[in-house]
Amino acid sequence: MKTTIRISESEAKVMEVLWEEHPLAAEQIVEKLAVNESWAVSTVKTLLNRLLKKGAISAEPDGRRYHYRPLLSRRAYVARESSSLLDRLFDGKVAPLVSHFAEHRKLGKRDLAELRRLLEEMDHD
Amino acid sequence: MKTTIRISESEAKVMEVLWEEHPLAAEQIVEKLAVNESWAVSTVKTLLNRLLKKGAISAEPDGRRYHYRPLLSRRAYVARESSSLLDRLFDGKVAPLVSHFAEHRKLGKRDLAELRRLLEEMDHD
DNA sequence: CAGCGCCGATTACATATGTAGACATAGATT
DNA sequence: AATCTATGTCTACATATGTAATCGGCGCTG
Repeated sequence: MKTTIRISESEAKVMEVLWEEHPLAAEQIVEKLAVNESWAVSTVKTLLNRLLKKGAISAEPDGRRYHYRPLLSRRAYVARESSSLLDRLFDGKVAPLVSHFAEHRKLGKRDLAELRRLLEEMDHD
Repeated sequence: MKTTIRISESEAKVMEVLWEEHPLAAEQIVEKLAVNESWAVSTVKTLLNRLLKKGAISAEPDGRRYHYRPLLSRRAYVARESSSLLDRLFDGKVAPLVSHFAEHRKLGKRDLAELRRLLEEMDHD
């Protein structure tokens, strides 16, 4: 069945740090997170433990501390989240989603160019 | 400031029903939801009350019951959720998101055609 | 009029989440 | 060795969420 690991928003922020670089000791993680969040050290520790319990990361002992590294890949996570959104809000269809962005937060020229390139690329099938 | 109403997953399912048709009495909502969920009547009532408290829907009395209708539009909700995902996972850029779906074979011929149409349409600026 | 049933309102309760302090213990310091 | 200190562990606690039972009152029914 679906052992879909559930990552909360705060936990995801910790994951982002680990995805960017790993392995990392708790201290490094706290430091990196400090740039955006104002979390107490213990808060980060708690999140790390919860992620451990969920099997989203691993911790290898290194003396008195641990080296954490992601077990759940960003790719997998992004895929899950994206598909979920697509299914829940756009009936699983990509075009409506893009259309939506087109109407709202205007697609930039860069986006348009990139999309064209993507489409062309895909023509080679 | 941002009084960003937070809608939980279960609550969102109730909202979907109301977005599809409204106003509706609790009974109708329960019935419609029954197609997909196996929720007790009281569960739906609870969700309705929470949505009310959050200001996501309104309830107008009609005799002994209420007629519920959405206050938060689907458009707004979808916009919020989509932007959130885009920002959190794709650095706010649409192309990478589409690219992602492309890689995961989420793009059907229909999507491709539709995307082409969209791009062309946008060329007229 | 006494009861029954239909509704919304109230209460319940486990788990999840955000956030963090207190505690214990192995090294470092004097 | 007695402390100080850094680190992980345990405990805490409010709010959110999933899910639902129960209570209380109004109108129907016999």
